[in-house]
Amino acid sequence: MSTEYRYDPAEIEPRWQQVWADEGTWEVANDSSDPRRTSYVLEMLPYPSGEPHIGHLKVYSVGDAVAHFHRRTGRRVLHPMGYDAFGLPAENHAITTGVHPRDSTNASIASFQRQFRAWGISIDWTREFGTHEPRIYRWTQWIFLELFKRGLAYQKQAAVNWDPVEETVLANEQVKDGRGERSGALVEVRQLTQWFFRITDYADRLLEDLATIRWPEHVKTMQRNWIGRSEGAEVVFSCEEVGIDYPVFTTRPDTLFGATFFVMAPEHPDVLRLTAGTSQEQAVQDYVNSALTSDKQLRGDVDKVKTGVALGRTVTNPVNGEQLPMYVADYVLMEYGTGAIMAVPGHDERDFAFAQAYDLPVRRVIEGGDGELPYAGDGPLVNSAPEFDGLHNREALRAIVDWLDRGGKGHASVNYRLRDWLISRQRYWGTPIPIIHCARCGAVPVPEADLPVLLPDVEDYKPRGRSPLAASEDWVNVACPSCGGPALRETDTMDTFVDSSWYFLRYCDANNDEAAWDPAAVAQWMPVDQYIGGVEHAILHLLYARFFTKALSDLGHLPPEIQEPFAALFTQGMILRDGDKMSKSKGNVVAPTALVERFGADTARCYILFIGPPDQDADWSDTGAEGMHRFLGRLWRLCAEAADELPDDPIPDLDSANPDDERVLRKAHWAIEKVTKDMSERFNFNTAIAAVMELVNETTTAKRGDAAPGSVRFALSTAASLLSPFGPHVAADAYQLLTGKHVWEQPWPSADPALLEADTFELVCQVNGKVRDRVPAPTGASRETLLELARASSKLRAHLDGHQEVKAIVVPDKLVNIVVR
RNA sequence: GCGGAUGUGGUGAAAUUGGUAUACACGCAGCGUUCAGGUCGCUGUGGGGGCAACCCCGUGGAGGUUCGAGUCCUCUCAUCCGCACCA
Repeated sequence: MSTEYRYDPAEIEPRWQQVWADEGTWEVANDSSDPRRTSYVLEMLPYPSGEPHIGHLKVYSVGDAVAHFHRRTGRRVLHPMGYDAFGLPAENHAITTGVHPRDSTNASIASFQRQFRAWGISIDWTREFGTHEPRIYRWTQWIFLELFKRGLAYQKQAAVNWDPVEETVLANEQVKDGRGERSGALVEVRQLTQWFFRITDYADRLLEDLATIRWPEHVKTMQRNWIGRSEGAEVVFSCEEVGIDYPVFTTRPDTLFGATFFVMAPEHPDVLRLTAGTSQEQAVQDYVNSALTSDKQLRGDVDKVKTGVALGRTVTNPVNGEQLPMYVADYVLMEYGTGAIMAVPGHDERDFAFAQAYDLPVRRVIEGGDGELPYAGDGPLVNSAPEFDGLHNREALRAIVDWLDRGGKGHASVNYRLRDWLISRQRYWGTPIPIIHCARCGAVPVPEADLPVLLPDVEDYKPRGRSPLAASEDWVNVACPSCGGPALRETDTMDTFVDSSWYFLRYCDANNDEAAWDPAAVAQWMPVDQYIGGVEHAILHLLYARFFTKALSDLGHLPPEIQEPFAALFTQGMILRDGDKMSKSKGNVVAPTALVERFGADTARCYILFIGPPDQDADWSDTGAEGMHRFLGRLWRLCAEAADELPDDPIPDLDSANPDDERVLRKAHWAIEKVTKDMSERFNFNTAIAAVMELVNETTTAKRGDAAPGSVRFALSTAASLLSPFGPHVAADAYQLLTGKHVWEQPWPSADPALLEADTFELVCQVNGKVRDRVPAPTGASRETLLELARASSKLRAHLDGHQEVKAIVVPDKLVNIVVR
């Protein structure tokens, strides 16, 4: 092969990037008169820290392939980009270096921008923003105030998770195994007044609407588990000695007659009150103190021996009037249900373990379990009340709840694991909460005209148990907007997940100075047709964004039919190196800049998509990337050569085609069909790229034989066209060389059904399910014909002779299986 | 403990509806091009047996359903990921 055709991505890629920048190819207007269907393709916005890593290259390679495919299949595509620019790493960096977080963040954003352009990602840059820009966080503040006015944002004192390293509170969702998600430090419980969003109001809708969205099942399951809906009953147990009613939540009201004691959480506010002045006071006090100061993770250990202390009081079981002794025990959690439980040791393992440890009675009220207790399964009721004994427990459950309801002793109830979203952060680099605290008027919203509340510049970013903003006295001290009296600004900033809960709405109308968005613009694009990102956001971001969408829709800021932000979700797997996560400490990082420099962006993008199904983790291999580089080089070279050396003849039609033409043309149409299916029905870019490789392999100078120039040019330009969503530069270049046209302006190729169906196929001939021969057979032949063909095979006869034929299975256009004895 | 995912050549993987197991690559081997290396091109490449035609075995393991199972069912092992004293 001539060496004058050298594939040079360093020359090709910048040249096409310039074309796209000059003509604003990927910009899209909010033009509702455009008749084309719209498609909103979005990857999760990056957190700009340092340089983009290989995970970014993967997510944008996937998203860009989808965006390109949607465009070329006739859709008007919104594919924007922005930056989740507030957050702790920039602030921690500021603490050690003194560089303002704004400066380090902007420097990182500039690096991301450069990379995204160098990767050739098809972004509408006119809609770009960072969440740290006042023109954007102004609207984050506006949304906060809208939620505040409707009671969906509120302040309360609560036991919150305090991260002693980050020196800020964290949302429940940011605590994993009792440790701060980011710092890894054991979180402490603190009683603090904090701002919350009332996400629990939306628990049911967040649960129900999962049925309306095309998300991976495991992500839906994770959200369901997180919301943790339990159906049961609330039942009131009364402590007559002190005259206080204690409601408890139970999922098993059918076991009420089996309750033999009653347990409260150490945090329960009444525990100390109930024992004050009694002989148990000291013991209870000691127990509560040790429970509250013990390691949260140790306390949560399922295998931990059950401990507790008697309160010396009793409550009345409302179903039978029995007096149940009260205990305090740390296996009961204040944050779930009412912080108190009825204990049924006969039918609950934990209650059983406690009863064993403290020698409490165990009563069976449900038959089953081979006579062993505890028994958590179903069965008929016993030892309960005459009207319930003998009933199956599932029916008894309903009957008992009805009976409690009629008697005013309880009612059906639903409990959630989900807690309200704590959004206060005692840190600097975030959106200031637009509230002014006035001694006379309370928490007063900053008037809309005064937005944004700008983040003041401070000298010292270090958190000292309060927000760094508190030190900025000129900023903090203001007049109350309501009464004009002296007042103080709220100094906490918002969790950065607030910013990412609405950014996708802003892209629809990114340059609107009058409003966060025009609902008409949002109606045109939302919901996001395809959202793409890491599974690590399965709960946090994806739950919060769903909550925001529903709340904003309820408030009238979104069209009522928009209830979900992301109609379809794709979660991509990680890129590993030698089976390990890439990390600086392991020294196994593959930097996208180095890849692009060495191979070009197309090779890096195509290889990342070729390495395996994109939802799975994949191991990076340098030699694999080299292989992709070879393939792109071969494709480009064949195209350049054909463009120069082969006349631009028309494609031969099937009648005039020689066998080589037919083979090449069929392969091209097969590849069209294969890539189209892989792109539209699933995200199997790896097999799509493999199909393009097969097509190119069939069209090499050595393989194409006597195929006419028209066939070769068609096959090669088709290969370039099919590859363009993955390797847009090399595809654009090769396609232009062959056709003189811009590939992105061409409609996606469609396969000719006549060329997909061959008139002969390879008939698989089996005896007893084992393949013994393959013979050519005419497509559409009758069962009889196929059977005859198979029987005629000499290889088959060797296995048939001397045996008795029992049965023959014929699968038309596929195989024959003869069963012999 | 509960829930979910995965398991196929030396490696990444393919097999879309129960119908040819290993497509496409990487690696390796051989050949050609080249002074050489690299590049590029071609050929071969699951394991075992056989000169060969061919035969046997083979999708983590064990059973089962079926003419036919990587695919369906039962049990089981391993790895990974969620959640977890949630009443």
